[in-house]
Amino acid sequence: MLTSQRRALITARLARDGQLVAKALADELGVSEDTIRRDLRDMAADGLLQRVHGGALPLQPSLPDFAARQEIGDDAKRDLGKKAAGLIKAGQLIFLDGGTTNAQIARALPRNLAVTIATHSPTIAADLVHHAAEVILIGGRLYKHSMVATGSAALAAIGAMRPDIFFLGVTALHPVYGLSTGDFEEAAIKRAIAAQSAETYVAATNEKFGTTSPTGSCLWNDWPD
Amino acid sequence: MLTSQRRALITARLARDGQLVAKALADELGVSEDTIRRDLRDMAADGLLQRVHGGALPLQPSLPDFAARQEIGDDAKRDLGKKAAGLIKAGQLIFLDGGTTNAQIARALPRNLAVTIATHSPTIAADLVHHAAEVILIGGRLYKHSMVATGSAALAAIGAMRPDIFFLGVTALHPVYGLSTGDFEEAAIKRAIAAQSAETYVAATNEKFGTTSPTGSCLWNDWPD
DNA sequence: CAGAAACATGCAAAATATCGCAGAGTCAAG
DNA sequence: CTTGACTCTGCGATATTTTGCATGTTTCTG
Repeated sequence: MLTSQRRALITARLARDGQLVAKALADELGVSEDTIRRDLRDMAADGLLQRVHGGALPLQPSLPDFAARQEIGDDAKRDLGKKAAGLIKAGQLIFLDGGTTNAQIARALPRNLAVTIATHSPTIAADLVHHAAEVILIGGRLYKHSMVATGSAALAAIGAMRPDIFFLGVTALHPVYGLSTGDFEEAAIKRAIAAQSAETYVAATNEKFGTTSPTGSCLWNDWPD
Repeated sequence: MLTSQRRALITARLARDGQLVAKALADELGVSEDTIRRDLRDMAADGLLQRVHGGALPLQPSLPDFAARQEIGDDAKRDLGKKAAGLIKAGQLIFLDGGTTNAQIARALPRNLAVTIATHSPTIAADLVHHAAEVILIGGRLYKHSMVATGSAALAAIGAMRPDIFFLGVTALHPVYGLSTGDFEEAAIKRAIAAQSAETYVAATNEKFGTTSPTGSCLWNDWPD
């Protein structure tokens, strides 16, 4: 990403969100905080924004529902996404399962990280438009409840790859009943991906713990972390 | 490659990508960075682009990305989408190409219509969440500029189906040069789908008429309507 | 007040830009 | 066909910009 584009993005973000956090943008763009701070300092000197501790504000504070936007993003999930994205290293082949939690991983991925992301979720693929990452879309019959491709076509495509890491999404996670998901066929897909992958991580927020999925299809009964 | 051709390509790339990195283009064309830089310097002096450190930007930052283009609800396109959706009958297998125009077709589709929609565009698949239609997602390597799956995996999946109607998206449409699209591989995919389909319709708004895609890959030189 | 986070500053490495120059190619007049 | 003017291109030397890191300082928070 070019320097001038980054500054244009800062302006756009300020107009859209009414605020900007330096560290968050640094992580998102995959540059150091110093670089963002320098941008903000220079732009403030040019009178393009108002510099504040931790980030920047637009010159004339945008009135729109700042609070509403703030609530949209689930902080816990976003933090989890950021942490999970930290496990990903350049050059790896990553498989991202569907679900909102994994969507946060995709969004938290540094934009310039050179990795290959495979996914059978069209929504996650769409979230990766702005990233440098190569995206491999797995096709198949779309199971709309979870927005993931299923069926034999998906299984065949999965069988042809060996991901380094698989980020598994679950609907429920129980100390006794293990991981479970609502749909039988979806569970089969998840098992297939895990079988191909060197490592499998489960990204789930606390609310999922101790629950079971009513029509649950058991995935595993034990897992490392 | 001739100098004027190179400069025309620079203009085209700026219009398509909204940015241009000098070193990347130098590597791609097999010329030194000096040559590209000289081009950019001269073109900036002629007011054809905005020179920035590392490359160049269009004068008026064109719609930066697909997402932004998506947002712009063009009334003409919406009407076109509605009209095209009217051609679809229950029970058919429809293939939807990528692009904003075809996204409008997806949205205009009656929610309860029992059809099967095949597409290689994750964004179009995502638009069909709330429809009753069965969705077949074609997988492959994601070509992010148009947000469509490409590559051999996509071609293989396409070869296994016989759509009743294919709604083709084009970037340019010219009475002499025919239909064209920006990317060579994308064009190959479009040809493959059309070959499998009983009927192919081109959905395009007036602005596409009489234009050619600068790095155009010709699709056909004649078409019915 | 103490620890953590954010900040400014200086510095070095890398990337990028500019300049001058020479070789290769083009083109038109002789 | 040859010659000379001209343009384009790549290379080397030098300058500028950008970036990340280390260091010390300031600001925030409990």
